[in-house]
Parts: sequence; structure tokens; C-alpha cells
Amino acid sequence: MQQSLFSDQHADKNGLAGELDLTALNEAQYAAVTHGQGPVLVIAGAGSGKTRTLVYRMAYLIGQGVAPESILLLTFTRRAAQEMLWRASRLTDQACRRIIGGTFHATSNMLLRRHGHHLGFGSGFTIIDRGDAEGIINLIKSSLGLAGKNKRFPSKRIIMNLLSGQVNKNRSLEDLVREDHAHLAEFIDDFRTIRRHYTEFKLEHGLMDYDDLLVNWHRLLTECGSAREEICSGFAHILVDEYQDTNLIQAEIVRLLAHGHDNVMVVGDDAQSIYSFRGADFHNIMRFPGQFPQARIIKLEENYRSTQPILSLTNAIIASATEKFTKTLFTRTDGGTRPRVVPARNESAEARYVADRIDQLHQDGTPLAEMAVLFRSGFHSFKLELELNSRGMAFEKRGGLKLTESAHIKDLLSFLRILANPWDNLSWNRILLQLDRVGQKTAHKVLAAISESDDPVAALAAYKAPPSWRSGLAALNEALGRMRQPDLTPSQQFDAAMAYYEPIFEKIYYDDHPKRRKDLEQVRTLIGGYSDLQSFLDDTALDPPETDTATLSGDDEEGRLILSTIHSAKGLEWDVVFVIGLAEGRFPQPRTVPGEQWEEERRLLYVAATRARKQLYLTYPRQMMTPDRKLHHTGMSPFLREISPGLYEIIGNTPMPAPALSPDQEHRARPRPQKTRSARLDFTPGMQVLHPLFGPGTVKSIPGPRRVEIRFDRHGDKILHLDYAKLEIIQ
DNA sequence: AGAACTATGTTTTTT
DNA sequence: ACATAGTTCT
Repeated sequence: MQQSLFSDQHADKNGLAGELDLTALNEAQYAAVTHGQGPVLVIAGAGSGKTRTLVYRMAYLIGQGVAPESILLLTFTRRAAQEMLWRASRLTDQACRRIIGGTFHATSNMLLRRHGHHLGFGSGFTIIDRGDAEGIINLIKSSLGLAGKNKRFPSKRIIMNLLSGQVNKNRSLEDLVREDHAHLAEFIDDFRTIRRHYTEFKLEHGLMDYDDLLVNWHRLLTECGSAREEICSGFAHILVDEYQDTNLIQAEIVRLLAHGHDNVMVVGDDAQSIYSFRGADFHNIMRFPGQFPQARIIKLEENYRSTQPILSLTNAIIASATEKFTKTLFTRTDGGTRPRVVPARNESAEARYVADRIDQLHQDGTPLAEMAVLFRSGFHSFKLELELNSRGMAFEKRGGLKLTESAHIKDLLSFLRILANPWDNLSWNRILLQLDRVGQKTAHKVLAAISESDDPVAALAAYKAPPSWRSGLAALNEALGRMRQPDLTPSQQFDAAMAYYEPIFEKIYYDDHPKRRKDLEQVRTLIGGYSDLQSFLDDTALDPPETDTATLSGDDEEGRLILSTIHSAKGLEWDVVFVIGLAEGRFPQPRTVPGEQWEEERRLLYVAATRARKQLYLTYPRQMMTPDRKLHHTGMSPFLREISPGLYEIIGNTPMPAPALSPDQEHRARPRPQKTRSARLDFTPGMQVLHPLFGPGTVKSIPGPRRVEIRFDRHGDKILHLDYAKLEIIQ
């Protein structure tokens, strides 16, 4: 009997860490991991081990002799990418250094650097982030005289949505205006003008935003045969996690990358689709067999993460969804406590309750790293952060601002970006505004004077400034001169920029510069790993590093409590999970309209609740501050109200009367009774069977349709799916 | 008069 | 963090 597939010589050659124990997999996972050639679609529920399956497949392929660097591991959210690569590195030891993978954009960046000459941009393009794009829009708005209309002009967010029309949304400008913002119709011409200017601006300055990157990739792979050949031949296997988070163009790129061999395995869960606002479309999962007619479909339906009471509740959350999903989850984990719903008097009481519970659980032995607090929006945790700080409890907040999005980092990076691209108007604007007596208008004037020059830095040195800020400009010019000395490493350039920026920095952020200084030091460390400034800038634009608020101390071994937006918690799991702010008017978001948006909010709650292994707390304040600073009462989130109260326990001195449920809701919320089918494919308890991997065993029970539970002599109890199991009946 | 500075109010989620 | 409105400076 083959215990491990890695006891052969391939394992040592490729540096697999220890043995890969395939017997730990269930039947469907095993089928996915050991699948030979061709496309595979794995539809997997929450907690079904989908990332593990994907990573095992990678290790399995390496064990079969596939070169690690010819496997492409992709996913579409940063946190999930981190988790995936971490798991991969545990399995493959030194081979992991040769694995190519991460977020789609980070991988793009790597491929661009390797094959960039095909894109026709030469080396002179800069990748810009969302903040840059918004900055450009603002510049355009003011130069067109549209800024004055701000009072009635739509927010920058709406403009961004409209501008990204092509790639992220399948709707036209007119559709968007008609559907979502009918009152903005009169601005449609302005939108068009802004969009045209934005496109021109990017072309003129050699800038690419995220969407351009995708479009260019797609163009490259469809229009340039030799480039496609060169890129695709490098990857023998493509493994994609969180496939439901792809948008149309990304799904198409995945198909094109597999050109010639179709060795693609995608893993996704349509019930966990929470990124439609950036163009992701979970119907891509359903379209996959159309793209790859040979595709084999495998479902992972057993949940290994959560206890039954948690699973019953999460199943009830998703059961109310209008669109029916492709699978039902079950678990064999017994025991566990019912999820707790906690109404608190107000936000402070909610924060106190959560902090108290965490403190208690910690004292009882749950490590802080095994607990997490999740919420809909970044600012929902403010009260809790205050509470935790006042108690001296350390935590790590995820989601919200990235390191490179904070003002002081942007300030400093501006200098470096000028060095890489002296025509970067956005960065110039930022630098000029730091000078005393220079505001938006003056900066604009200076920019107009220097940006047409062959050497903007020299042009700035020659610029005749009025006496009020002449000395400030002189200092800037001197600093730029120092930074431009030849043969400086990126670190030395950073230090030169810092020497000039430091006094300004301390003045601007007089109240909290010690805290911000740590971020700057972090960038300093980061830049030390680069010998080429442009690579550093591209990497940070595409894949901004996380703010690390950690103060490295002795108890770092134990880890820290995580506070996270639900979006940033995707793909992770903890023993104890608190979901806070589950009040009406907070979850779903206040302006959510019924329909697709409403359903996405529901899936978001589903994602949050399915992060929990053992304990789940759902809390909400019964009193909240309205925008006009008045208190008003709120009830629990409509998503919670739909759930049968029998599935949870209410905590608190003033329990709410259980809301009456319609018989229909009552029925849907209850765990589904298992259907028993008469045709059981000849398996009955007590029967002796033989399995190619697990060896001999005895049929224990028939837990569901097309499933058998078998007690194996060597590997214990397992539930097998008859669609995949190659069982031999002995007697 | 025009530009810079200051106080104030509002914030979805993110590759 | 940013936009805007109101106030102060040149």
C-alpha cells in the first residue's frame, strides 16, 4: 500500500518538507489533488479545506517531478494569498522559493518584469494605485473648472466607479447613471470629459492603473502569439484559489495562460462572493465548464472547520438567499456551543462586553492569536480600539488604510518617484504643497512651468519664486540635488529624502510623529531589499505592505488579537470569532438597495460567521449615534432576524423578546433533515471493503446520499463519496 | 482680490 | 484622510 507519494527520489530532489500525508484527505479532496491532466473545477464550501487541497496538489505535482517554478499559484485577495503561500512553504521547504504565486497583480508585476518588452511600454511606464488615480481626477476636475460644482457634483467614489466602467462593470456610463444615480444625469457630459482627460493623462505620462494592467495583459495574450507562447510555455500547471473573486477579464486571462495544455485547477465558493463591487462575478464558476469543455467538476461539501451549532447558523444565514447555491455543507464534528447573540445597550457597552470576554477567554487559556473581531467597515471598531488600548491589550488591525496610503508615506515616496520619473506631476504636487506659503494654485503654476521641460528638476532650480517661499524652494532644490547624485542605492536615496523631509514631517504631524516615524522606518527596511528603485515603486503600488503596528515584545510568540474587516478576513479562521455591529442600519450598509447588493451583504455575513471554529459571538448595539449627533434605537440586523432563535443563545440582562417568525422562515431556518434514499449502491453496514489508498475497512453507516462511512483498519473513520471512491467489496 | 490657512464634518468593502 | 466652508494673510 502506498503511504506517501513522496518517498521516492523526486521528493529529495525538490526539497519537499517531510512526507505529504494524503490519507488525511477525504475522497473528493484526494480526487482533486491527484487529478492527472486537464481542467478541474472544484466547488467548495466554507471550511472544506479548499486551500489545503490546492496546496496539496501543488506538492503532489512537485512529487511527480513537475518543476516548482512551472507551477503558477494564484489568488485574488492579499490575505488569502499570504495564507496560501504560507501553507505552500510549509509543504515544500526550500522548493517554495521557486514557486511562483501570490495575488494576481503581484504575479502580473513579476511577469511584466520578465516579459515586459512585449507590452510596448518599454520600461517607461509607472503603475499607479487608487489614490493616485483619485488625485489625477481631482487635478482634472480643478483644471476644468468643475471643482466649483462640488456641492452638487458626485463624490469621487462615484466618479471612480464610472471611470472604471469598462473593466469592472458590465454596464455603460448611461446604465450606471440610470440605475444608481439618476439624479446625476445632468453631469453625464462632465463624466465623459473627465474620463477622456483621465485616459489622455495616463497615456501622456506613461501611467497604468490596475484596470489598464488587466486590459494590456489580455491584449498581449490574445494579439501577440509569440508572447503568449513565451509566457504560457513557462507554466505547466495553473492553480487558482478563490475563483469566485475573478472578474470577466481575469477569468479570460486564466484561460489564456493555460493555452496549449489546459492544466488549470480553480477552486471557488459561489456563496462567498463578496467582491462584486470591484467587478468580480461568481457566475465565472458556472462559466468555467463552458471555457473548458473537458472540465471535471468536484464538490467539497464536508466542513472541517466549525462545530455543528455554528454550521447550523451559517447554513441558516445562506439558506435565506434568493439565489440558490450549489451545495449544502455538513460536518461530523460533534459538540460545541450554540452561537451567542449579544444585544448591548450602546456601542461602548458592546466594546466593553467584547473586551471582557476576550480577557476572560485569554485567562482561561485561549491564545490571543486564536481570537478575532470582525466588522463591516473600518471605523466600526473605533470604540473597541479605544477600550482595548485603555486596558493595555495588544491587537492588530487589518483592513482600512494600507501603509502606502497614509499621508506621511506618500509624502516620502513622492521624492523617490520623482527620481524614477521626473514628469510625475502628482508627486511634484505633493512635494510643492509641503512648502510654506505654497497652496494648490501656486503649485499648479509651478507645475505648468516645469513639467514641459526636458529636466523638470533643473527647471525647478531655475524657477523664480517670490520672497515668501524662496528659501523653502532653495532647500528643496538642494535636497533634490543630493538625491540625484549618481550611483546612489535606493537606501541612500531614501536617506537623502528623509534628511530633507524630517523637519517638515515633524511640523505637519506634531501631535503623532513618533507613531508615524515607525512606518517610515518600516519603509526604510523594505527598500533595503531592492537594488533598483523602479522595482520597489512598482511593487509597492501593486501590493502595498501592511502597516505593522506590532511592537516586537517578548509575548510575540503567542501572537496578537486580530481586528479585521470581513473582507480582509476572507480565507482565514480562528477558534473564537466576534462579529460586532450587527445592528439594523449598520449591517447591511445603510444605503444597500434590495437585490444583488442586499444578497452580497448577506454573503458577507456568511463569510464572517464561517470563520469561527469553536465559538461565535454576534453582537450589536441597541443605541447608536445618528449623523446629527442624536441617539436613536436600533434592532438587530435583518439578517439575524430571519434566523430561527432556536439556533442561537441570547446573552444579556435584558433579553429581547424573540421576534415572531413566519412558518416559512421557521421551516427554512431549521437544519435540513437528511434525505434517505433507498438505492444505496449495494453498500450496507458491516460490509468489508478495500480502498486503494486507505486499505481494508468496514462499512459503518450510510450518512447521506451517495456517501458511505467506513471504519478503516489503519486510518480510522472516513466518509467517502461514491462518485469518487474506488471501493472494492470484499464480502 | 486671490491665495493660504484653519476648523469642521463625513467615512463601505479593495486587487 | 479628505473636502468644504469660513477666516486670515499678502
